[in-house]
Amino acid sequence: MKGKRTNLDDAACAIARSLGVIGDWWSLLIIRDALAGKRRFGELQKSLGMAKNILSARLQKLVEHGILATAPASDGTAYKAYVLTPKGKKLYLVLVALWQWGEEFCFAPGELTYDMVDRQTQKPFQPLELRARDGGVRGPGDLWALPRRAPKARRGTSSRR
Amino acid sequence: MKGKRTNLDDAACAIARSLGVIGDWWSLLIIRDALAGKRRFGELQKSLGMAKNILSARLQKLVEHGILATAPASDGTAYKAYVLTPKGKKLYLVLVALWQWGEEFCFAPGELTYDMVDRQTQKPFQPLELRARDGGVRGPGDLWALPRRAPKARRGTSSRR
DNA sequence: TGTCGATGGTTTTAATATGAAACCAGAATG
DNA sequence: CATTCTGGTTTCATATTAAAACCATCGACA
Repeated sequence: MKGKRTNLDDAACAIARSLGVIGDWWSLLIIRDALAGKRRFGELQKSLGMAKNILSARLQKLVEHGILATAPASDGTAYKAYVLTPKGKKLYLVLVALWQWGEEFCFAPGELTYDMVDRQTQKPFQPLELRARDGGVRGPGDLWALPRRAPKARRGTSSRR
Repeated sequence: MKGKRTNLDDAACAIARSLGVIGDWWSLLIIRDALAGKRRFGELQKSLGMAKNILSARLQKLVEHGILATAPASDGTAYKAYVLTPKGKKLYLVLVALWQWGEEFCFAPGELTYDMVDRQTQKPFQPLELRARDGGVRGPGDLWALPRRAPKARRGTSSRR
């Protein structure tokens, strides 16, 4: 269609699919705040400083995608809380990767006012590392997308010529 | 302003800043393709299937932000190529995190047609791990944002009451 | 128990961003 | 020198966004 954002939901690439779900301006920030313990609509809205209608739409989408779930508020009131599902929590590695990159490249010296630290030790984390199965560290040039064999292939169906 | 996307460029949070730069529908996909070796405008446009004006705008933004740079095409023609800078290449960890998450949560069984593998061994990578400085593995609940002390503090300037 | 403010949204409106297609200039090719 | 290919820009219709106004329900409290 014309002004409609292209739908990435059934791309073959896993990156594209992920972005189809959480690849907009706000979703990852909502997840960041949820991970930091913010659960209520108003809390999120104030912390993020975003328009309420947009927050509402995003929360709905994240719930639909099983990243957030609604639960009764923990303080006994009838209001509801938004909590991360296991699927949502697993996005923390994306957040860490973004944090480490942003920290390195998006701040002038001295401008950074927050560090991301381990809650227990209050010390920074190690930089993430990509490791091959043999344990060796790999870099940006080592990524490769390998097509899978046709999955339904049984005896006698394999490519022959 | 009214219909304008809120500017995240000077947020205090590193995640927000990162998203301000590469947090839109297309940027990370462009970077993925660039990492896969695609360098020419047409190549990118065909591979991504996106509108040319949007690609043009995104490339411009990525160049402005120092993630891509333009270079003369390698085949001797007068056309230009878009290549990742070191800053851009370092986004590979974000891509890997998104890939691993998407692979796990965004595909029906058997639907996945590509694996992300180590170029040399053609075998999958290990899942990324978040490690504290002591080497221990940490999870989503261990993230913490620690405010930095005021940086300019010298002798005698410290908080006293 | 009735009122009043807080909470959690939805609706409306104005502005901007997106996508598709048409258009165009310069480079390559013959 | 003509023709096609490449790399865009322009135009237009539509979608998405942000801000503000609005509104229903909940909670606190007199």
